[in-house]
Amino acid sequence: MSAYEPKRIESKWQAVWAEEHTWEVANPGQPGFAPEKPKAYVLEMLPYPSGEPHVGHLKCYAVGDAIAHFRRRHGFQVIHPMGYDSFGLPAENNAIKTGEPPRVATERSIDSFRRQFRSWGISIDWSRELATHTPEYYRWTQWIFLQLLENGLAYRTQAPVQWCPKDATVLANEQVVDGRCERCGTPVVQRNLEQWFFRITDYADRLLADFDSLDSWPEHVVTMQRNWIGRSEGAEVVFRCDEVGLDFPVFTTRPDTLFGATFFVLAPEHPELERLVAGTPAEAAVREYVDRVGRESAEERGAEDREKTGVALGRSVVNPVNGERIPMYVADYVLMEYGTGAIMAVPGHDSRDYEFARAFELPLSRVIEGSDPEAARDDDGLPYPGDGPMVNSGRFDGKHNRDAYAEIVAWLEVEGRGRTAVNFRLRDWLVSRQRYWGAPIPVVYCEACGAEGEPAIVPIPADQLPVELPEVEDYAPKGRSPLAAAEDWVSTSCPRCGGPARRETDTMDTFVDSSWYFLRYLDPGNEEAPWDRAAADHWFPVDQYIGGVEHAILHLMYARFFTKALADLGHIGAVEPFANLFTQGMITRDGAKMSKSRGNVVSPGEFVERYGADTARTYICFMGPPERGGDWTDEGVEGVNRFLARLWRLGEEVEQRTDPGEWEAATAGPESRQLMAKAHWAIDKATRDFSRGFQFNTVVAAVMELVNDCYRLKDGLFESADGAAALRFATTTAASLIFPFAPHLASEVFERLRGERVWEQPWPEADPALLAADTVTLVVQVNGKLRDRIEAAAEADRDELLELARGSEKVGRHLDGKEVVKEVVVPGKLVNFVVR
RNA sequence: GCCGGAGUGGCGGAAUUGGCAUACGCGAUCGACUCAAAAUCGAUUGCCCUUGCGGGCUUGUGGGUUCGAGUCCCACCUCCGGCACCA
Repeated sequence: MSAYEPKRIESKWQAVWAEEHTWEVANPGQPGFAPEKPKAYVLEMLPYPSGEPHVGHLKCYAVGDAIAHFRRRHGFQVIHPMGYDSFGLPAENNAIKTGEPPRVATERSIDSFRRQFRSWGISIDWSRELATHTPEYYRWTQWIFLQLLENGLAYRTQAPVQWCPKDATVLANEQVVDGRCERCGTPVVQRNLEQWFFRITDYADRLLADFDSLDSWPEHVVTMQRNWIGRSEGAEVVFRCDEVGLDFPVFTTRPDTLFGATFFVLAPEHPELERLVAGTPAEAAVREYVDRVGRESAEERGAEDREKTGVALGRSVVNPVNGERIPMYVADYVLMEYGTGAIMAVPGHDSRDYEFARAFELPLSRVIEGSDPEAARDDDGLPYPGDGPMVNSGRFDGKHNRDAYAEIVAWLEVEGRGRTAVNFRLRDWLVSRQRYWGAPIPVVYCEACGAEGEPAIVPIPADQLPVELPEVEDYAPKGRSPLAAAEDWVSTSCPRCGGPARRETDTMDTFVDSSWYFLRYLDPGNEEAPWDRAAADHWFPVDQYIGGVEHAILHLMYARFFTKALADLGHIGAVEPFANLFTQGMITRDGAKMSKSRGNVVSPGEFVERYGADTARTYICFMGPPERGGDWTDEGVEGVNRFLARLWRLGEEVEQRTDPGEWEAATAGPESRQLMAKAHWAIDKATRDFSRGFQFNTVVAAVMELVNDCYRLKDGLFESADGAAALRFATTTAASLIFPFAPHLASEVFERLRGERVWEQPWPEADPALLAADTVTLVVQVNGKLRDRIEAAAEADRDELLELARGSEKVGRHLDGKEVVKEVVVPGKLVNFVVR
C-alpha cells in the first residue's frame, strides 16, 4: 500500500483540469453552452494582488469553490471566474520607495497569485481572467465614467473634502475611519478643493428600499449600510436674519421643539459667515475661531467628550413659529457636511445644544412635559429628549408632541417658512485621486470651448478610449497627480474643437474599478462593448457572492450603486448585483490577527507545499462555521491531514481487496446494512448542512464519522460479498461528499474505485428507506431526569412504549412507592413519567 | 451612548421543530504492533462523591414558563464587531 502523497495527486488532477478546460463555461449562443442547465454565478471578491496570497484569501476561495462544486453537481452551469483588483496605492508607494514601476511589481504579484490559486485546485474559469490595471479593462471603466458624466451622475465641483497628508490625495468619506485615513492611519484634514463626484445620493432611497430583495444578506451588513446611508425624516425650517437680509434654512428631526429654540448655530465652514460678520466687532474673533478649527484634524474635532466651543456673531435670526429673535453663533459641533450646515438649537431637548447653552450661559426653555428624572442632568429634568404634552408653545400647548409635529410642519409650509424634508448622512462619492496608479479620468479641459474664462470639460469620445496611463519617471505625489508632470501627455488637442487642451490629471478611486468587474467577467474579450447584453442578461446577477465583512460598506455599496445606475441607463436588467451574500470570518492565530510583527503568519504557499491543498482547504472548512472567525492551530491541521490520509488508505485497501462493480445494493448482512445506513445518513446530513448556511464544519464531521465506521466494520465486511459491496459504496460516498473541500484526493479515490470522474457525477441522494431506522433508542425519564435507554421498534405505539418503559428495572427503582400523575410519550423518542 | 453578534469540557466546536447536552476534531491516559521510537490500529476521557453498583451536578449569572429549557420569556454580567457632536 502506498502512502498519501498530496503533491503527486494534486498536480495530476490540476493538470487534467487545465488541459481539459474543465471549469470553463461558454456564453449563450457559443459552442459548449448548455441551454438546458440552470445557471449559477458564484463569485468571490477579487483580490488586490500584493506579494503573495494570505490565509484570508485561501479561506474565501476555499469556501467559494466548495459552493461552486456543490452547485455544479446539482446540475447548474456554474460561472466561477477570477481577476485582480490591480490598481492601487500599495504598488505605487512601493514604486516611490524602490523606483520600480507599479506595473512591474503588480504583474509579478498577479503571477504569484495565479500560480497559487492553481496550486489550490480552485475550479476557476481561467478563460475569463481579468486585471483592472490593463488598458483592455480600464478602457471600459472610463467608458462607464463617461456614461455617468453624460447622464448627470458624475460632476466636478468645489467642496470641503478630506485630504490625507501622507498619501497626498483626497479620500471618499467612506475611506475616513475615526478621522484617519483608512489606508495609512494618518489623521486627515479638510480642504476646499475642486473634485470629481458620483451622485450616489440620488440612489440613497433605492439603496435602502432594495434591501427588501436581499433577504439572505447578513443582517449586520445590511444594518451597517443602513446606518451609513443614515436616512432621517424631519423638516426644513427657514430662519431669517433681517440684519443682513439672508434666509438660513435648517434641517431638524424635531420640528415639534421649534418653540424651544433659544439660539442658532452655523458651522465654521458656512459660506455666509463672512458676510454676517464683515466689518462688525465680532469679525476678528470669528475669523480666529474659524482658522483654529480649520487647522484641526477631523480626529481632533470629532473627539469624544470634547468641550463645546464657539463664538457669538452679534447677529440674530427670527424664529418663524413665534417671531422670537435668537442670537447666532458659530461652533464646531455643527458640521457643514450634514444638513444645511446650520441648526436651530433647542437646549431644553437636545443634549448637545444643552452643553453649549451651559458653556455659554444661554437660556433654556422647556416645551415638552414629562421627564425621566433619572436621565436628566438638571433639576428641571432637562435636557429631555422624550415625548409628552407640549408647553410654552403657543396654540400647540397641551397637544402631544407627536401630534403637533405634523401640524407645525403643515403650518410652516403654508407660511412658506418650511416643509417636510428627508436628509441623508450619505455624501456623494468623491472619486478623483491625485495619484498615479489608477484609471485616468477621460476628459480634457479646453479654453476655446469654454466660456467666461472657465475652460470647458470635454469628454473623450468613447471610440477614442482608452486614455492610456502614460509612463512617468517620478511617482511621488506632490499635492497633484504625478501625471501632471507628463507634459507630453497632458498637453493634447480638444476632441470637440481640435484646439489645444489639457488632460485631467487625476485618476479614479480604485473602488470604481471593482464596482463593475463582475459584469466584465461575463464577456471579458469583448472589444466593442463592456459586455454583451445577452450574456449579461443570462448570467447576471451574481447568485452567491463571498468575501470579507470589511467590505460591508465601501465596495458593496458602490457596486450596488453602479448596478442601479447601469440598469437605469439601459445596459443591464438587474438592479442588485449580489442576490446572496456570504461574509467569511477572519482567521487568527494564537487569538490574534496574523501579522509579520507578531510572527504568527501562516503562509499558504509553504503550507500547501508541506501538507497539500486538500488539507489546507478541508481544515479551513472544518475549523468552525465559515462566517465566524477561527483560530488556526497546527494540531488541528494535523488532525484533518490524518483524516484525509485515513480516507486515502481506506480507498487503497478497498480497491485491493474488493472487485469493481460490487458497489451496488449491498444490504444483505446486518453489518453491511448498518454501514449502508451510515453512508446514507452522511449523504443526508452533508446535503442539508451544505444548504443550510454553508455549515461546512459539520459536513466534514459527517464524512469523518462515515470513514470511522468503515474502519470499525471493515475487517468483518471484507469477508462477504455484500460486505465488500457496502465498503465500496461507503468509501466512494465519502470521497464524493468530501470532493467540494478536497477535490484532488476525492477525484483520485473515486476514479480508482469507480473508474469515473467525481465532478461529472451528480451529488448523491440519500435513500429514504435506508435513512429510516428499524429500531430507535427510547429515552425514559422520571420527572424529566434520564433513567434508562431502551431499544424499541420504530413503529411502536404509545401503549407499547409505556409498557416497555415500565419494564425497565432502572426506571422501576424510581417509580417504586410513588404515584405516577402524568405520562408523557413522544413516539420514536421518549417517555417521561411525572411522579409525586 | 446607540445598533448588531456571541458566551457550551483542558482547547476548536456540535446539538435541525422545546425532547439522549458535549457529535466531529485536538489534547490527554492506557493497550496492540515494534528490539525501540515514530507512524498506524484500538479503548477510555465533562465535573464531583463512590472500591464497585450507583448517585449528584453541569451550557456566563439570577429568576420565570413547561412533564421537559443550551434552545422560549424577563433582568443582569462579560467579550467581540459596527456607528457615534448626523441636528
